[in-house]
Amino acid sequence: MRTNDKEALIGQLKEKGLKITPQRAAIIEALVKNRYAHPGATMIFTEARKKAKHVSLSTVYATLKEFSENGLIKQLEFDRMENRYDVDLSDHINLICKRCGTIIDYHIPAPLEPRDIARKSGFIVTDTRMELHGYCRDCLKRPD
Amino acid sequence: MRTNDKEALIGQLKEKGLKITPQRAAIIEALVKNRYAHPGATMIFTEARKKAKHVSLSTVYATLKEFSENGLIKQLEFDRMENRYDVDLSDHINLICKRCGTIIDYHIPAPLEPRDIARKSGFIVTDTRMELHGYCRDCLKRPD
DNA sequence: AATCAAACTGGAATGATTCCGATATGAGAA
DNA sequence: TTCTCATATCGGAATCATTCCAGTTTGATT
Repeated sequence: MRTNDKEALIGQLKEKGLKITPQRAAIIEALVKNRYAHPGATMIFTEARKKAKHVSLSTVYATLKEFSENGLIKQLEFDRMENRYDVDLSDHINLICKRCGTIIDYHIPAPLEPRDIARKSGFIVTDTRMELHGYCRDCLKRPD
Repeated sequence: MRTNDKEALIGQLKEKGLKITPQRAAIIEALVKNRYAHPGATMIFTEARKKAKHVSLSTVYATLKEFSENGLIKQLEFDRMENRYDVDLSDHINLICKRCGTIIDYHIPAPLEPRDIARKSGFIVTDTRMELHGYCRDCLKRPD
């Protein structure tokens, strides 16, 4: 599966028997519009409010959780930072800048084979989290 | 660098000009002894208490942070779960069981080349986080 | 139009982690 | 050995993203 757009996400909601509400539509728009920013709950909340006045932060959290659990989006979990969300479900690595928090998609030339892992370790992979932390081009340029 | 043992870690403390205290010695012992469990702060706290009676949870947190920042150990960050700590700094993937929380080391046949990434994206890698989430052999066997 | 499971809400609760100000101590210098 | 002081330790309070809760609203099917 590739990057989800608005229609694809709404279609998936229907398939899963989930309701389409104004709040969810606004959250989906915020997710898709800001896909390259890999937005967190706060940003999604702010963006969604612009479209639908009546969205609460509780709903944003509940919805993002629901979407993640149903495989519509991917949750990138962090300890100190806010969690971030990705509508691109294809195999790729996230390059995460330790200075500015930017997340860049890096598509892998040779992905790992879940079959090899299962054969060697008996572990069944359902989810991948590949991150490289460091410094992005812009932060390397900046003096300070 | 490979897996750190007790002496190696104490040596690194000296090199970095950090003090060797009974608390730190106990925390190091707990880290090394339970390396395959990839222990969290609570487990390290409990284990360290057995050796040194006077260790506080605050100190355990401060110490683990200090060690991580100085590259003595690696912090595996999670959102809902306690963070876990790894003394094995070699390139490897962590297989994380969603059911029992077990973390298994899986050494990679063909690691990613930081140079390729720098050339393609201008991003300098300082840290890798490679995780595959799913179900371990034991949990797959269990009925429930 | 009626129905009801699902979704929404604000506020309170959670829980791992960090911060704080005070006290104690390792380790180099005298 | 003793002195000195930057560093480490301590318990308790504060933080903050996220989840929980109990009451209300609403989408979508009949």
